[in-house]
Parts: sequence; C-alpha cells; structure tokens
Amino acid sequence: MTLPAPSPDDPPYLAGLNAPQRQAVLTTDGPVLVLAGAGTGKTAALTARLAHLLYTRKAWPSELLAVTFTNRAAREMRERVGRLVGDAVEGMPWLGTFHAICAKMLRRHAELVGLESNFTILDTDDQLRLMKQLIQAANIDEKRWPARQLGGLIDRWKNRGWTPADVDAGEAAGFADGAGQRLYAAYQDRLRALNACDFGDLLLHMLTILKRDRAVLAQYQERFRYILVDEYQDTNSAQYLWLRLLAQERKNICCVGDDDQSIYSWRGAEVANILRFEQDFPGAAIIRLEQNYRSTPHILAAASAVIAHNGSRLGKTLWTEADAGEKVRVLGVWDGPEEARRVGELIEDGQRRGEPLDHHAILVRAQHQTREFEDRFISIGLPYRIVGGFRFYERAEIRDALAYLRLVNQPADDLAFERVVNVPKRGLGAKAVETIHRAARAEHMPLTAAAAQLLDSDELTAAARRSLGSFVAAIARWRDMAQGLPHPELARQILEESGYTAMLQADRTAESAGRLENLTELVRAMEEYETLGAFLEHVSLVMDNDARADEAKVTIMTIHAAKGLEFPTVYLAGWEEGIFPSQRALDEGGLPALEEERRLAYVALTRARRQAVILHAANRRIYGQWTSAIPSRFIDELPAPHVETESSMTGGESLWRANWSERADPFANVARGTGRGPGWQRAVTGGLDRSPTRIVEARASAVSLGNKGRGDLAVGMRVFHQKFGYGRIDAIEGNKLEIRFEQAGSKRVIDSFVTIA
DNA sequence: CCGGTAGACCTTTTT
DNA sequence: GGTCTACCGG
Repeated sequence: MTLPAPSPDDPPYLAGLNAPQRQAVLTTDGPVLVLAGAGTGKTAALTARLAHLLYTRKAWPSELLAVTFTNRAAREMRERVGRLVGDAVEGMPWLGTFHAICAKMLRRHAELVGLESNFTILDTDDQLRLMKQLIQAANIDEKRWPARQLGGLIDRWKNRGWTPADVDAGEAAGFADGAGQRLYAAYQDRLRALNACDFGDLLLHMLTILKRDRAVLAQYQERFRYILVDEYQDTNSAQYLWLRLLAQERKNICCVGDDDQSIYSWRGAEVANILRFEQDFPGAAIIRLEQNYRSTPHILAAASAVIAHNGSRLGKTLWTEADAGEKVRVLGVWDGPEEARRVGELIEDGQRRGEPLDHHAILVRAQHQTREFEDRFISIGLPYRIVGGFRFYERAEIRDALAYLRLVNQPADDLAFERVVNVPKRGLGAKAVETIHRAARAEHMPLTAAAAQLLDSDELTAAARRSLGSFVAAIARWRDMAQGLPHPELARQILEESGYTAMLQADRTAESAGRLENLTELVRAMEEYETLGAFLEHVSLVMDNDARADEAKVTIMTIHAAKGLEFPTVYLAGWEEGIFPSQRALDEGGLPALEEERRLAYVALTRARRQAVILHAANRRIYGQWTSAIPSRFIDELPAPHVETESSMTGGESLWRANWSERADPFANVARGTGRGPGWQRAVTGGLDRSPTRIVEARASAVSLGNKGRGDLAVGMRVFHQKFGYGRIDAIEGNKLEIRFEQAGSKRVIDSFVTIA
C-alpha cells in the first residue's frame, strides 16, 4: 500500500499529520482498523477523518455515525471536528456514546419492545432496589444471594446481548440454584411495566429491534454511510453485534483502538473484538500509529517494558523524537500519609518553578485512595479536584429532585414514587408504602394511581390519608403545571411546594448548603434543554461532574478515569501488591486479570508527558488495620536504565519528625491499643502544639509566598467550610486559616474555601 | 413513625 | 476507619 505524499494542495485538516495518520484519514471506504498506541495522535486523525468525509461530500453530517465510550471523548470529538468544519458539526446528531445514541434510537422505536417513548432510564440504585424486591418476592434468602450479585449477572448477560430466553442453563445455575434466568425475566417484565429500562437495555433493546425488524435495520444501514468507532478494544459483545448489523451493508466502518489499553473487561469488554477484526471484516486495511507525540523516551521505555510482560498482543513499537528528559522516579515511602505528603511537596516544588497546578495529576487504582490526598491537600491548602467518584446525578438531593420530575414526566415511575413519597417526611413510612404497594399489585396499576384510590378507603390511618392526599394532589397539580410552565420554573416550584427546599434549609449540617447549591445548579442546567424529557435523558446519560475547570488545580483520579488524558507530571500512587495489582481482581480473574492490571499500569505511565513518579508505601491502613505492603511486581518490571529509585525510609529520623502529628505514626494505634491515646486526642480536638506547629509555619510561609490572604477575615470570626461545617477562626497566616470547627475539630484550611457565616 | 445504636461488610474500575 | 442495615425504645 502506498502512502499518500504531502502536497501543497492538501486541505487544511491534513496539516501536521504524519503518513500513517493521513492514511487513516484518506482510506475512507471499506473496513479500516487503526491501531493507535498511546499518545500517537489518534484523536487528531479521527477528527480529520470526519472532516475529510464531510469536506469531500462523501457524507452529510447526519449520515455519519461516530461512537465513543465516554461523554468526555464525545464532547472532545465534537469540539475538534467543529474546529475543522465549523457549524457542520451541529448537524451531527449521531456523534455520541453508545448509550446516548442507542437511547436516541430507542425513543423512536420504543413500541417495538413494549415501551413508550418517554421511558425512564434507571440508574444502578434503582435497579438494585428493584432486584431486591424481586428476590424477596421469590422467597430467596437475600443474605445468600444479594441483589448486587444478581445485578452483576444480569448486566453481564446484557453485555453479551442475551435476552432472558438466551440465557443457557449453565449460566443460570450460578444464582440461587438456577433461579437467575427466572429473575432476569421477571426483572425485564417489571421494567416494562414501569416503562423503564436500564443502561444495558439501551443496547440490548436496539439489538433486538435491529435483529427482528428488517425495515428498521435497512433504514439505519441506509442512513449511516460511514461508521467510526473510538476505543474499539472496549466494546462488549452487544456493542459489537450492534455495530456489525449496522455496518454489514456498506462495510464502511473504521475502528480505532489499542489492545494494550483494554481495561474494561470487568464491564464486559471483549479484547477479542479488536484481535478478530480482520476475520470479521475481510479485506480490512490495518493502519498502525506508532509515533508518540506525548512522552519522553524514558517514559515510553518504562511503559513498553511493563506491557511487554503480557502475552497475546497485536504488538506495536512506540517511538518518539522527543528529548530523553528525566527518568521515571520510583519513590518508596513509609506509609499512606507520607505518600500524600511527599506528593504535596513535589507539587509545591513544581509550583515554585512556575508550573501551573493543572500540570500535575495523581492517578490511583481505586477511588478510596483519593481520600488520603484530599485530607493532605486540604490541610496544606493546595487546590485540587477529584474526578469521578460520585457523579453529580448520584447525589441524594439530585436523585430526589429528579424523582419528583420523573414522577411528573412519567406517571408509571413507581421507583420515583417510592423514593420521594416520604421525602421530606410526610408521615408516610414503610407501613403506608406497603399498603399502597399491595393495592397497586392487586389492581395492576402504578403506585400513584393506587395511592389515589386508597384515599377513598379506610385502609390507611386518617393522618396518613390526609398526608397522602395532599401528596397525590400535588403531583396532579404539577402535571398540570408542566403543560404551561417552562420546566426550570416547574422544577423550582416543585422543590418549593414539596417542602424539599425547606427541609434542606432546616438542616443545619455541614452538607446542606452544598446540597441547596447543587439543586440550584440542577435547575440552571435545565434551561439548556427543550423539554423535561430531553433534560432527564441528559442527566441520566451525559451529565458528569467534570466540573468547571475554572481555576488551575491538581487533579486526583483513578487510572480508568485518566484514560485518554495527559499531564506533564503524573504521580502514580499505591504501587503495592494487593492494591495495584488489585488483590481482588487477581482472586477473581487469575492471569487474564493480572494482564489487565498490567495494561492499567501501561495506561497510567503513558499519561505522563515529561515525568512519571511512582510511589509505594511500606505500610497501609486497610479497614482501619495497619498492614505492611510490598512493592508492586510492576515496579520490578520497569527497566533499570530508565528508572531512578529512592526511598525516604533511609532518610531516618529527620523525615520521620517532619510528620507534624502523631496521627501519622502507623504504630500509634497499635501501641496504644484503642487508638484513642493522647496523641490522637490532641490531633483531633486540640490545637497544633509546640514543635509541630513550628514546622507547619515554616512550610506554610515557604508555600504561601505571594499569597496575601483575602483581608475580610479576622480572628474570632465565624465561618463556614464545605467539608468541615461551621467554626471560629483561631489564627490567620497569609491565606491560611486555623479554624476550630464545631464538628470536625481544629483544622487548617485555605481562606478561599470558607465563607463568612 | 422516627431517631438512635449495634453489627456487618467493605474498596475495583463506569455508561 | 467508614457506611449501610437491622433492630429497639420513645
């Protein structure tokens, strides 16, 4: 195959692309597999390809199907295509995540699978509650067969594209002595009755429709002239089957991926999909992107050496023209708190050299590891943001507000009814809800309707009846209002009239202010959507708390969340056996799981542009128990010439002393038995005493050079802090405050984190 | 019906 | 160490 040579007549979108990238752009027809190593300009090639298809009029924007996995990837692609082709990108309705695109299709054909087009998309929490009910109804011991497990099982089946009828006996035997399949069927029936579906259904239902209805399939095969799939190595079977159906007529499908970055097998991803591409699509063009534009040779060498320990790879050789740069640093520390402290110091060093905070990222294996860093950064006043963890719509107050809106949008939404019937408290507890349930089941009607009927009976106590009456009346009123009122206004009214806002205002805990703020944010976000339905879909599928990246902050996140991102400096924390690789993954998945962990290590290392710092601690606290830990095997796999190893443990006493509180002493708890010794007391309730304070002050003054503080605060003032609640200022030191909190004890915080109470 | 306390279980990773 | 659940007494 000959490579297209650059020429002066090249359209602008080809500028700056290397030969294989150009090939990926210009090989438009027929199946194409682009094997794109980390940092090889995959997205640039991908967006240029879309621009090329539009520019050469091979397809209209509405005839391109471009699928990604994450909302972030979809957003980025939309932005970058927009930069190349301008407004044409506005007309690309089929650019999005698998789930968002399937939801859009399913709304059009919902009746083909027994749903209405305003179906609700349930989140994990709703699913779990539903399954719990089904398990109880089937008289199965919930302790032995937890809903979580059933949820995982059903999810796995759906990822494989199996409807209840497709589950074979061997699979079904795995849960509650073969009841799995029956429960799956019952679950699907319940969902249909609720006019709802879960994440997996979005794909599964569309797959069912495309398989069953030739006219619908033909319509989409006709429409999508070109199909583009990002992160192909992460597709599961259902997604693969869906793609194959859509592509089998025109065969213009371009899949981009990297088998070395396949890290989602636990979610049903099949690396086999990418390994098998040539068989699936005979005559496919295979293009390799191997020139890395991101990292230094040291980092690439380290990452390559680690991933070389895996078998069954397609194989790529990454190379770069970049300067050698600094070696990968491996830092051994004493324990978790020291790990956080060292990273904090390294970041502050960088800050002094003039590096912005958002040039630094901390990558961890599991979400809970972020906490140690969060604690440390709060106390030294280092601005940070944690990506992932609780998504915006997973917060209780958001889910409550959404439940109210769902109830208005979709009367059959029983889960929403259950969620808010007694929030805020209306004296409608378990007893009343059970009564309503019984009536609903008997009459085969949704809970709201059943509740309305009960009002005319004596099934409920007088007090409950009155309370339920006004609740039901309120829902009816809101439904009427929904016709005339703009939906943000409707939401405001509902929150007001339901007493939800009042409930939060009455709540004096530290979180309530933030909760009210989140609700305001929710209502504000609604303004951008045409209909309530459109908004609800957005929230359940797209809304994330990637937050406003206004101020430069250190980013803390999981490796999974970091895929596709890059940072000049990356800190890889907790490289210890058991943590990374994760013991649990190893126990459950054996060698394949270990290889996936190794791919995670590869992803983690290749996020770094200039420098990667790997940390491992000798002691960790797990479930409150101090445990000693040994360095990760991945550290042994790093190539010595590209690595610089140091250990702070040999630093001895001096470093040890720098810990300003005894809380950092791993043996403090053990030695004192209860863990509530004097040192602990002092650290929590008392101020910072003598010598430790000096160290903090010395460090603080070094760090806060140029930080003047805001000037409107004074010692003795009462202030409010998002995390710690209310407290009184004990001392001010530049922009740092020492505050005695009513709940949380004495803490040092940065002044921009508090408001005057 | 509500709010408190004791016990279990827990930490992968996400649309 | 923290969070969620089950049970008990106002």
